[in-house]
Amino acid sequence: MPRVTSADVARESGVSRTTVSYVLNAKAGVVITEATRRRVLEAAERLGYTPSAAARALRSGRSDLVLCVLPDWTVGPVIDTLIDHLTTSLAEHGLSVLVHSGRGSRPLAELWRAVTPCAVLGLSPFAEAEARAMRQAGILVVGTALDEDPHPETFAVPQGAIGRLQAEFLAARGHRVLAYAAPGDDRLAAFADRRLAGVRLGCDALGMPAPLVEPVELSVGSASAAVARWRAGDQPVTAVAAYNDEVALAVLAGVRAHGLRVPQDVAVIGVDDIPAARLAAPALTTVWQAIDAQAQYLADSVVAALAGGDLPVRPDDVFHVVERDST
Amino acid sequence: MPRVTSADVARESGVSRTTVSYVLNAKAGVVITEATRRRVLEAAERLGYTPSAAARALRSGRSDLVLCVLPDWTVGPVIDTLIDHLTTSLAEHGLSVLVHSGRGSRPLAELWRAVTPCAVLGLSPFAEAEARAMRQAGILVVGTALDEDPHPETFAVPQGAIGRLQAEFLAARGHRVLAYAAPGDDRLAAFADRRLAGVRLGCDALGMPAPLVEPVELSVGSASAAVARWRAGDQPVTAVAAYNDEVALAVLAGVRAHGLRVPQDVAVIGVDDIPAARLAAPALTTVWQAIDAQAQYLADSVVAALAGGDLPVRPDDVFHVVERDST
DNA sequence: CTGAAAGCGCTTACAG
DNA sequence: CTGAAAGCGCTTACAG
Repeated sequence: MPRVTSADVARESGVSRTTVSYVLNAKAGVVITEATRRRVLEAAERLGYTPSAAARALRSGRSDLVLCVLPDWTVGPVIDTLIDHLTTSLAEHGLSVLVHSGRGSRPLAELWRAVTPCAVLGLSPFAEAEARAMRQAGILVVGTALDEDPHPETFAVPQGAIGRLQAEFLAARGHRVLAYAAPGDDRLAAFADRRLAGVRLGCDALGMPAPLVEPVELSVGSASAAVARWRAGDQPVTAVAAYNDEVALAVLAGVRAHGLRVPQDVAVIGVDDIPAARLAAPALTTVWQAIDAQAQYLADSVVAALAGGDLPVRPDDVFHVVERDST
Repeated sequence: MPRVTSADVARESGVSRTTVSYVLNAKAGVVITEATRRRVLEAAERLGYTPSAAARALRSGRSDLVLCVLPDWTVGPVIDTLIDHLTTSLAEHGLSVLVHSGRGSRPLAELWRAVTPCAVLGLSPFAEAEARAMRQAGILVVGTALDEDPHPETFAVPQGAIGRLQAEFLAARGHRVLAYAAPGDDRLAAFADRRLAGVRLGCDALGMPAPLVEPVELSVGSASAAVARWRAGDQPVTAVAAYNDEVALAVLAGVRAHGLRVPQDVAVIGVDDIPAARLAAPALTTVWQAIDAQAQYLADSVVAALAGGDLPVRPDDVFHVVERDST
């Protein structure tokens, strides 16, 4: 079954390929007789014509692919959901999302040079040189900043705000001595550090001592050791802000291992609201993110930047504490 | 910064584009002077030449993209890991994995017609007509069968074997009355039904009554209701095989809500070994899958089929019970 | 309003 | 061993 080309559509509808292209791309400024238009559209439909992305990309030097580069650690359900939303939103604009998890594969430059996407979204920050090279090649680069960023072409999730929200919530429950459970995986440091900075800021603003930080692996042993250190001083920690829900689940297990009660002895709050959070014993209090709003904003930003239009308004109020039994 | 083309490399190294192509693609049967070869390679390196995927695809009618179509439900960490491995393995063969989550976006045909991938991997089954159309267009279609399948171009994860393993493991612990906790989400039915069939088969082979099946949503309420029904009869259920770890976590919460003890009153086994499994109270026994071996097999299959070579040997022993405290 | 022609960058018969 | 030329399917000045 050879491919159906615009030449086939032209022949079928008795016009030139030029006209086919004009009709199918709804080319602005060109007036086409309604009868011709319809004939072309019908022929295309009948033949099942789909323009070749390769030819289009070759011609324009740009494809309608949006390359979404994932960080090299496992991303988890929040990012999965984000990408789902993104795919749907961008599909409405004829853009296809190509997700690439970088893990140990070819250098990024090879990928974007080969694929010539119209835009590249980084879900973890790009090296400055890399970003520059892509911009020079005419690719829209949307990096992810970890916090507010002046650069408009940046998708910023204010990680600091998450930590601050955790600290404020715990303080409002009467806690004065907080701990921060950092992830054991160093690759998460960039995110974890920002969230921690938010917790610190919150404590500071409320006149509380700085949080005691311990890395917590996703194992009972690691969490238990961290809990021991938190409880050792003469000002024992009474509440833990965890990097995310999985770390929080580990802390819960660590607290349990010491025979302490949650939330009476130690309160715990996570981030993400994964399904396991509400099923934990006790059910985990956590920070929920409005992923759909963030995905929509990101999609709108890409479309706007590509079209040279106005950037959308950044959504606020995207975080929200879901209070359950661990606080 | 205009794109570096093979013409630039040809000029730089003082040969024709033909020669550049021969050298860079290590074209078999063509003998090139070592000196020429080196000159071309160095020029390409110096100029930072990357062949245009678009031009190549247009020329050959096929790109080096492997389209991986995800099902329309959130995939979870196991599939994430699978794709990670797959991306890495296929990158070694110059293939880039493009992941597409279908959710509500454009029809699949539009995507593969536009992108002209060399292969399409379906992580949930394709409609037969869709698969046929892709094959006719010369695309390698690797569907996912839910169980053993005679068709060689199929990635079969024997879901039934998972269920059977769960049943056998519980029986070996002395349980005679089993329940199956099915997922609440209907979109998972295709998988869940196969796993359930495996549990049934296991029970049957061991002379045990058929498992009592209840759907369990990821909420304490839903799980609690299921547990109530399981414990109601005069032959109360003493062990639950869950569709996956999240469902198992819900069952744990449901059992807890009834004041019953795990594993003394009710034992629970999941599937996947997500991080939350080992952090649960009690730590969850689960079926672990050798994702890396399966990914490698899938990657090898694709490469072999593309090259027309021999298909690799299907790995066995890819499942494995991780025993913890819930059984 | 519509068509003939060029050219995007590549590979590959086909000649030397 | 190497080069000139064609053609993949598209879009877009440029002519009518």
